[in-house]
Amino acid sequence: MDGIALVALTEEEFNRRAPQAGSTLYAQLEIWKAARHETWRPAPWSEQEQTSPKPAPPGLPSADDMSDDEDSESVSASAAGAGSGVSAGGKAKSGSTHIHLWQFLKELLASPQVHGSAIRWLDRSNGVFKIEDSVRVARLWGKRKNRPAMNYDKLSRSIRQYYKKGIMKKTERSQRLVYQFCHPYCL
DNA sequence: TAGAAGGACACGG
DNA sequence: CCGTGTCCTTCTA
Repeated sequence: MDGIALVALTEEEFNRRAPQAGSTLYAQLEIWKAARHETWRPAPWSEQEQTSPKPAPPGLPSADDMSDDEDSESVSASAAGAGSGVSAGGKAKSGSTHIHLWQFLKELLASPQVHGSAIRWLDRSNGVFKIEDSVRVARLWGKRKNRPAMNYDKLSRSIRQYYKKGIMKKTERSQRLVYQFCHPYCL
């Protein structure tokens, strides 16, 4: 299967081909789709280029916190590629059902020019990252989940649950605000 | 003092 | 039922 066909697969089709990992793989594909037009060189399989102007460079010298509203992440790539319309209903649900915290963190990590001052990779190949601004990351997470009372204490508790689940692991010599993804999740 | 670790329970899709 | 969200205690840099 080539990239065009892969990108056209629905979550249900992923689950059919890989019942134990379909949702995870599909969620990862969504992250790549969302991060496709970044500082990365456009991959040879990316066809459509958005000529939309960039919103604005990260405004550093702002005294108070700015009202950052960058939600428009509807990856509705309605690809008319491989004829595999197994999805019956046709509900154009943008994105996955409910984003998981680890997916959200990777989403932020995929846009360093937007969130690099809040969260960034320390060792990308090993999945090590650092939260530079815990308040801001927690606020963004709360906004995404519609949880106004979210804070870093609660967010970090959820991250710690990932240790038992094998999604993240403790770094060798632990530093504050530094976490590490486990193997498939850091890709 | 902020964060790390993790138990306990609530909640909601 | 699972993935948190919430709250709390204890420990540590």
